[in-house]
Amino acid sequence: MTIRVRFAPSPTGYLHVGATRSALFNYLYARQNGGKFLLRIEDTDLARSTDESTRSILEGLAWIGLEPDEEIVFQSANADKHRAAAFRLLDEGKAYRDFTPKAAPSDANVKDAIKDRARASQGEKDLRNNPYRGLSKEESDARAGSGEPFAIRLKVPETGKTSFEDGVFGLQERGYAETEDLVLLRSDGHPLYNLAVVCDDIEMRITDVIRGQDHLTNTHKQILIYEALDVQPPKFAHLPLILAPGGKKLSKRIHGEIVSLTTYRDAGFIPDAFRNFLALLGWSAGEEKEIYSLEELIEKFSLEGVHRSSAIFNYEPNNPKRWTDDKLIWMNAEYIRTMPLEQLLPMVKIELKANKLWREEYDEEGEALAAAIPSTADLGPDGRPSTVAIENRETGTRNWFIYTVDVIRQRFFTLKDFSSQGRAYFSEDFDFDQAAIEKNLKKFPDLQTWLPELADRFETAFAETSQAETRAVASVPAGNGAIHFTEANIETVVKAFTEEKGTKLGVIMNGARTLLTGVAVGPSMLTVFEIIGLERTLMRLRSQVAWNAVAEARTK
RNA sequence: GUCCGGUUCGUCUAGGGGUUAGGACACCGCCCUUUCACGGCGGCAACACGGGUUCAAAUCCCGUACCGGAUACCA
Repeated sequence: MTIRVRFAPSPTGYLHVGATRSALFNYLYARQNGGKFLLRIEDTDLARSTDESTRSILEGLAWIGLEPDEEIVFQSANADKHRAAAFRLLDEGKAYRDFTPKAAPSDANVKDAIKDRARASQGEKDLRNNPYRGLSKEESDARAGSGEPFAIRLKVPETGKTSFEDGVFGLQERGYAETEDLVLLRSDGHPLYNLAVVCDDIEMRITDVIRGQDHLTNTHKQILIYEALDVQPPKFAHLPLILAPGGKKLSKRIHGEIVSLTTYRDAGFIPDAFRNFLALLGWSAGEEKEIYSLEELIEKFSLEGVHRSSAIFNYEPNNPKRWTDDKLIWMNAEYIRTMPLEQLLPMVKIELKANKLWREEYDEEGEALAAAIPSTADLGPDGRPSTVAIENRETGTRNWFIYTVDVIRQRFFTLKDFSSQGRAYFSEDFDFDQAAIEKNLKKFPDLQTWLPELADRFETAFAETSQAETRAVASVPAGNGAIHFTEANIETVVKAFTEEKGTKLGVIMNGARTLLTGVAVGPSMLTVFEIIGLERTLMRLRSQVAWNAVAEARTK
């Protein structure tokens, strides 16, 4: 039998990270077993369901790469079938009409109200004491015929128990005495969750139900419905919950945006990285490995490897550096610096475009950024990817762009960094980081005259070739007489200059770094000079903007 | 209240009768270095508690504590 699993969110908000993990595990399970991964939108609560939420869920799933294999099922479209099932059980005597007037909704917190009521009714706990449970068929029909509203409840047997083998939690048993005669159909004719789920799972021919642990008790109720309906229940597996740092279930209501998948997309996370992180929250392959591709996850996933204890998703709302889980941030950085460039570049393009930093030249010559980039996959001596070797990288071209991204990605954490920290590579309009100014400029006042002097030196040294000529011959290796603005040549000039001034190389380099990039961190300065290019280097070394900031700070 | 489940470094986790209890993130130190990262090396840091079984318990059993979930004419 083909494995068929489903992800069944209710569209009452954005896609929750916990729900996303359920979707992921379902997906992995399906893929591993050559089965189908289906999506059902549980929109039976019309009051709370919104189309916008449905869109958001679909978007989120698409972003993280979990698209359903068949058409999406909307539960509300099946309401008639659910109703029919309820009436069938009524006819068969497996359910009964409950004429008890619907209780007015309490104004208190629903959960608290439920708890209070449960506590209060502790003494005479008999879930089979509904006065209408034993009503004769004639009387029941008569009252219904006269228009009296009723709900339909399942007639749970007096004695016995439900039991099932959970794929994660093992054997689960629950005496009927613990399960009430659950309502299948509301007095307004609306089918209820448990009935709807069972009917739809049957109709969708679901073989394995993998969902959150919060459904563990529902499973017993649903098994009762399966039995009443004379259908063999599917296999069940429940996943541990994802908790917030306080130890409470991670919820939309109290934890806010941190639980929404879109938050991570918008914050510059790589879908593969997020998926990788999520997979390791509550599941382990039992080996010392952290980075898993989708293929590896599909191959290694198993329900046995899923934990029974909940995991905490760490975050600190007021700490910008740790606003979300440390490991997630690390993993994203790891993906950014090691993933194939042809996959990363299109994402960087989107990020730059959104910030008006993108130039069409980067895409020129009809070569898509996603085209294979030779040598990128080569691994360096330490087994990590080496930087890409691209010749002909004149400023502003596609090759320049690829090379630049490859160089700067080495110390970025999210895609956002390309437009913030990396802004100076793509635009003249960038800010100077105060700490960088303090550390690299303010302490060395001489730099205010030295750096423009260095610009003059560059201009002289590299004057032999005009900008146009430099472009034309940029591919010619240095050392053949032509002096190009390349790392080796720049190094010679800067070293001579440094010696002449009797200072340390670092002072010059870091001063230049601040002026050229606005920040105190980045790739080797020789690389930075070359990437920024001669023209922009001269301009920025001579600019007084940052120095004005230094002066301003002094007068304060 | 009742039912169900859980508890290994701060966090994610490996281990499941004999281990110096392993890895990863975070943190700290050293090396590399023009900065910051990366990388390398090292450090800090855990079996909730109490009984039992056993030559031997983090591991098996029982209890306690604590935490979580569920308990609805919500999903």
